[in-house]
Amino acid sequence: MGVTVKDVARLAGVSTATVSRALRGFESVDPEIRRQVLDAANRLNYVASPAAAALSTGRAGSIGIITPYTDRLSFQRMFTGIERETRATGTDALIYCTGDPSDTHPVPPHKRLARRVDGFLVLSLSADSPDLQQILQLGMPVTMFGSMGPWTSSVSIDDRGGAAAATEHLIELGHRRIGVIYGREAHDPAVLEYQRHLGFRDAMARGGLAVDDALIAGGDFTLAGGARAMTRLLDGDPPTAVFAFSDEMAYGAIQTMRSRGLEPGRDVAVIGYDGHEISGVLDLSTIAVPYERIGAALAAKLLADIDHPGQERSATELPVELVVRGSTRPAPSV
Amino acid sequence: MGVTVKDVARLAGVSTATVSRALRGFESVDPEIRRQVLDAANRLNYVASPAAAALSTGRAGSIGIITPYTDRLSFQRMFTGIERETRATGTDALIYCTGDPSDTHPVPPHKRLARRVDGFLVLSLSADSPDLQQILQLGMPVTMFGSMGPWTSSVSIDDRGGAAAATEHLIELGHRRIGVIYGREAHDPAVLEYQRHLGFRDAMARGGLAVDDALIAGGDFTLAGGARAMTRLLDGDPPTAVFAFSDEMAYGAIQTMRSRGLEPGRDVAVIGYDGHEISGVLDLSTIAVPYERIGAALAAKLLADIDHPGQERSATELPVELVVRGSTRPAPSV
DNA sequence: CTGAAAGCGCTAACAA
DNA sequence: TTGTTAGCGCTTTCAG
Repeated sequence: MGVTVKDVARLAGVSTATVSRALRGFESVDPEIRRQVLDAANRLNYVASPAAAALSTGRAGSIGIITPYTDRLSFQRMFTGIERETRATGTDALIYCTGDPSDTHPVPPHKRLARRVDGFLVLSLSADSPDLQQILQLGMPVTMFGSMGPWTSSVSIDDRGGAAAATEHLIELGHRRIGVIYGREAHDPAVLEYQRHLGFRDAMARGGLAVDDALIAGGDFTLAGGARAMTRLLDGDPPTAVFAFSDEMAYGAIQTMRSRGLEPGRDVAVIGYDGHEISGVLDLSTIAVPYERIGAALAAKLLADIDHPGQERSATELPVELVVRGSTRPAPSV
Repeated sequence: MGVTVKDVARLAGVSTATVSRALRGFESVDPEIRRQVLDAANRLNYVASPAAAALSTGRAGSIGIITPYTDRLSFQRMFTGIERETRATGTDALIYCTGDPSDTHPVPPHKRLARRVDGFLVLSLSADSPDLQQILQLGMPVTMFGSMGPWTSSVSIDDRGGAAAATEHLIELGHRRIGVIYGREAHDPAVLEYQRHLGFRDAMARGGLAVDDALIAGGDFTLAGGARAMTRLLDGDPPTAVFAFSDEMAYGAIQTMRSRGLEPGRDVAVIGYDGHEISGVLDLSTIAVPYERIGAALAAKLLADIDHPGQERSATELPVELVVRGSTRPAPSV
């Protein structure tokens, strides 16, 4: 079931080795012969078996993406960037979602992907995650987003600076009681989220403001979680401004506000983080993160590392940008 | 570079054939021997090479997803459902985006994926697409979303009914001048979009209303496109209600309205189609489509077709549901 | 129930 | 420049 090199070789009247060489564009093939081979391959509609090629060369021709979630807008945007790069090189991308640990078949990524890919893209995984450790031990090229360290190449953003910029923006507007909706507890300094906490504290300290733990709530990086967190904040002694560590959590916060007749910017200022397109519709201020570019940079770097092993590790930092919209307006003069 | 069956066989003191059988859970293996093999495999941290297995069995252990876009929320939600199914069976999913034809390497999907996957999931591809034809000719299992026909198994929704329900809802609210924001021109009856047009016309006819072509604008299924379409509608003799064929286009429409000081529901009624979570935040009425379930059903069906070839083709239809929110309120009594 | 041996389809040395 | 010949690591008859 399938036409093989042999068939092409026979039709073209050459050996299988020549077919292989011609089809992969080796210089050392007589142009006339190459034409014949290409012709025969086309006529037979031949496509080389990737499995056989992989077995023979030891290269899988694909990369693995390890991510804790596939249903966030930031992942979607990064994937779009990744896909753009991989398609151009004919590489394919296998997505491995580490998701909730309550999985049906919790086969760890390094087991499932080890021999199936030539390298890994690791997105937003905590540096002390056992999965990560296992992957690093594989000794394959790895490029990471959202975690730094000398072990691997990485692409990152100035997350601490971005969080500080968001916070400073609120402070400059006159806010003193500033709430925070974070994602998950992050005790690992290598995780972006941790950097956001630091950036927030940086700015608060610079503004001479105390951080009130009662104004800090977790939103699990989801819309629903953001809504719950905002409920908690409003049920207490509410802040006049809220900084959500992701746009999606900010959407949830806005939903909660609206359900109580409160208007973002008028009653409570809200700023998000991510800069998704939809935030413009909600008139949400945010820190714009170039996820598509991040994805493309990650993929490009990994593919280069795969093609040129023993390369220097490199770290790229992409800029973020404060986008001011209607959801952050001056605090009502008390 | 890598431990192989041979290593395991040696350590366990059996043949490679037995290792293979034991590891794949064949009944015909002595329990004691199986234990030894598993033990040896674990100790060596053995993972079978998928390439070798694929070459040997002729099965790739993966499926291909053909989709014209990866950056729509509906795709993201379907993928989440697909991933859930494939992960449970250890299958992996290769995404092939047919994207814009202006691609760098427009290697057609059937060439790129043919021998790499055991079957295809085809999402929202027009039935007369040449890509589709080629894929069908491969003779592999295919399951489609958004297109019907006796050729393949499919999962679909009552799209005509859903569009009619949305339109009827607007009519019942008293609207007479109803605008439409569609995605792309769809001349193929097998495409969902076409069904939405039909559903819209069904309802208009039942309501005794004429369809005004000046009130129909294309929005390319994107937020920005929706915004442009709404601009066009408002610049003419504006409708009192707008039915956008996707939530994302509705978001764009809302953005245009807000930028002109118009409020959805108060000034112009707006209804979308998809039922994404964020629509709740925007208080957007919509037709809820169970994309996660669709994705899971698609994958489950394809995997079953792969495991049991010569199966009957089947067609599943999942329900959609009208969700009424603040963006659709009675028309201002004229 | 287990082992020996023959491939699966391709690529890579090595000769010619 | 091209052909011959071994494998790559696994599965799978076919004997035993």
